[in-house]
Amino acid sequence: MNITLKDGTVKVYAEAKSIYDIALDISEGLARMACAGEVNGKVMDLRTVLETDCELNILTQKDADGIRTVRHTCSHVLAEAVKRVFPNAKLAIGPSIDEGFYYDFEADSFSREDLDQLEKEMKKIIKEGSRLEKYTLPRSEAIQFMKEKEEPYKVELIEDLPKEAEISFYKQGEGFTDLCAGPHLMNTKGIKAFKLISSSMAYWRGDSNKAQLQRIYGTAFATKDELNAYLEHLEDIKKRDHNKLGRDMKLFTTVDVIGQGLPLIMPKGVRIIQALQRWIEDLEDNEWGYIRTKTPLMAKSDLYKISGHWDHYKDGMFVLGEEEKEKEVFALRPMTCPFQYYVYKNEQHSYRELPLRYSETSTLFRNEDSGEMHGLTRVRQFTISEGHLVIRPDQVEEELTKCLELAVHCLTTLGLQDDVTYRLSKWDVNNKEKYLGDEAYWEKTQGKIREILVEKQVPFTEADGEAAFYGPKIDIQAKNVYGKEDTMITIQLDCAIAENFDMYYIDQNGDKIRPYIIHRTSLGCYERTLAWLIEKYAGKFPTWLCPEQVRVLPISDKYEAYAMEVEKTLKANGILSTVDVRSEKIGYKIRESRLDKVPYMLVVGQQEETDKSVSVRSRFAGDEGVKSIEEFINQICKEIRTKEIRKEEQQ
RNA sequence: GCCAAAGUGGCGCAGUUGGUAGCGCGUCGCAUUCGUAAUGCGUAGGUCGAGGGUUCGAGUCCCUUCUUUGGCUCCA
Repeated sequence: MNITLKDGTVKVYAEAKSIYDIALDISEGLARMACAGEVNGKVMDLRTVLETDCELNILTQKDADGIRTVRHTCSHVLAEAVKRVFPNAKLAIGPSIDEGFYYDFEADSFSREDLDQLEKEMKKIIKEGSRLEKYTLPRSEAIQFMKEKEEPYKVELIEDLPKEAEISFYKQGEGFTDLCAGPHLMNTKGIKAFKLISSSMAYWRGDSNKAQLQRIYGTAFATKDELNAYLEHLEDIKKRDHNKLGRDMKLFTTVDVIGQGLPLIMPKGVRIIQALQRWIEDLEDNEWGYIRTKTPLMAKSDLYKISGHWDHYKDGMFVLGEEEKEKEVFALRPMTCPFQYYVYKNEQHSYRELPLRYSETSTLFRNEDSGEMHGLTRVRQFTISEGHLVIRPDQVEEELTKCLELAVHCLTTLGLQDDVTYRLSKWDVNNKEKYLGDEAYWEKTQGKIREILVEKQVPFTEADGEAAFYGPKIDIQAKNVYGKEDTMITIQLDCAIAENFDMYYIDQNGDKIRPYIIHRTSLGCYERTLAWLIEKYAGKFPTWLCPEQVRVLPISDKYEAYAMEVEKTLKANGILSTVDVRSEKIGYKIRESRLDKVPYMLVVGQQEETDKSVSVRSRFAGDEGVKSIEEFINQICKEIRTKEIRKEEQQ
């Protein structure tokens, strides 16, 4: 057998030599780092690719697909350890994931002590150096095998595989065999550095009606150094976590008796949201042709019955009163659509008036399940830059494009443009009853959105079952520091609700025509955006967003009067400023200002008072030298006006 | 909603087998009047998330509940 490696080396093996030995031979030169083979771009088990003559690229643990293989094998080692320590545990599934792996078991919940014990057992298994060997069984024998082993979840998995399939297994030493498609390492010794991270509950097959399993998360790396670096990284990102940092910086807080998902935005947080809101409202109204509405925060249930929310979304609404008891039942609004529709319906509209772009800084209420709330990113009351565009069918493309452009403009201004991904969120053809409208409607609207994304050359993914119940969406997704993804901005195309409200305009011929509606936001909801900004900038916001833009620091009490004078001038120019009048040393005041992440410190003493100047120290450049008050004000006002994002000083 | 873990002065933590709460930073006061990341000394501040129970006695044990965290499931 001839194996050609990517570097051109040809290895010739006698037929008698086992696949396992060939693999070991090849990988020996790579310090036992080999974990999988890549043939024609396809990642395969080394043992599979070695069965024929081929040109082979050996993947090592330094390769993304290579380390995935290590993690996958590590999940099998975990499963073996669990079976050794807790023989009654039943195996479910154990794949590799982005930064590690998990394995689900039917078992009692695992404590940290259990995980530590399992880690020890895993180390033993790795040290034993079990070979992983692959073999296949016909379907019926595979089922029989797992029945004998009393692994009901495995039986179910096999039963769901195609009838004609050969079922592959990996045997790991003498004690453990698992249903698996691979690929895997040749030997457990290939695992050099791993760690069990946490455990939690997970539903079998992700279905909350099915059995509750215990999931163990872990990770593995090529070297101990890489693993330690990753674990340190996990500690580091906690420092950016908006839920921690935002509270520490007194941007928001929560109070037990007020309730879950109802954060209190503190004065400093309000300054940031206020800056965002003023910017967005002016931007939309003055530059993008929006008109502003202000509509009620609640309505009678009748409204939501027309919109379809009562049928499709009632569990998510805060309903005031019981239908059986009261004459009128109200509900807090979970969205603004129907309210703005009635603004439109207040008068008859000509085709010449469209598009009409309504926008509202809109507070919404959604009764999220108790386990869903998180910091500022998933709350029960939030405020969104929400808008609805009433447009003619021939305006769909242009207006959708503009909505997308506005969103990109907002993201770019905030410096978040490279931190988002775009998604075309479609309906789920297998769950049609969850949606309004028929297949033709969905195909048409989804197609229009796809065209625009392609036209604008925006890289995007498509996702089934992520649409709103009334129409498909462009969702602009962002990830938090832990990698969890949420929607930041959404642009939705709809005419299903418009139908329900009998929206129309009058065309050239005097006919009533159904308009399209675009539901959209320009920068999403303020709470969530604040959360992303906190994490993006680790609390060091661009100056225009800072709740405290300048802190004046007198060297001693003697210069307090001059410091107050400087502050007064700054405030007169609309700059958010304070004076630190405490009888502390200048070094101490500077340290505190830095910890509070104030962008500009103005140190004033004898010299500055004499020539009406300030000594500028910034977060961005350290000592910026002595400047006249006027010069500094010009500089910072320009920075605020242009919403400049200055590069932070390296520390 | 589900499975777990956690909750002690503003923040970070300690609190041994149940015996009546400590420490550091911060706050406040006094002294210091200082030139670019921490001046010194002193003071106050907690019914240990809430409610109930066991006990002579509960921060410690039990039950209920609220909130927070990590996941799962949801997410217009």
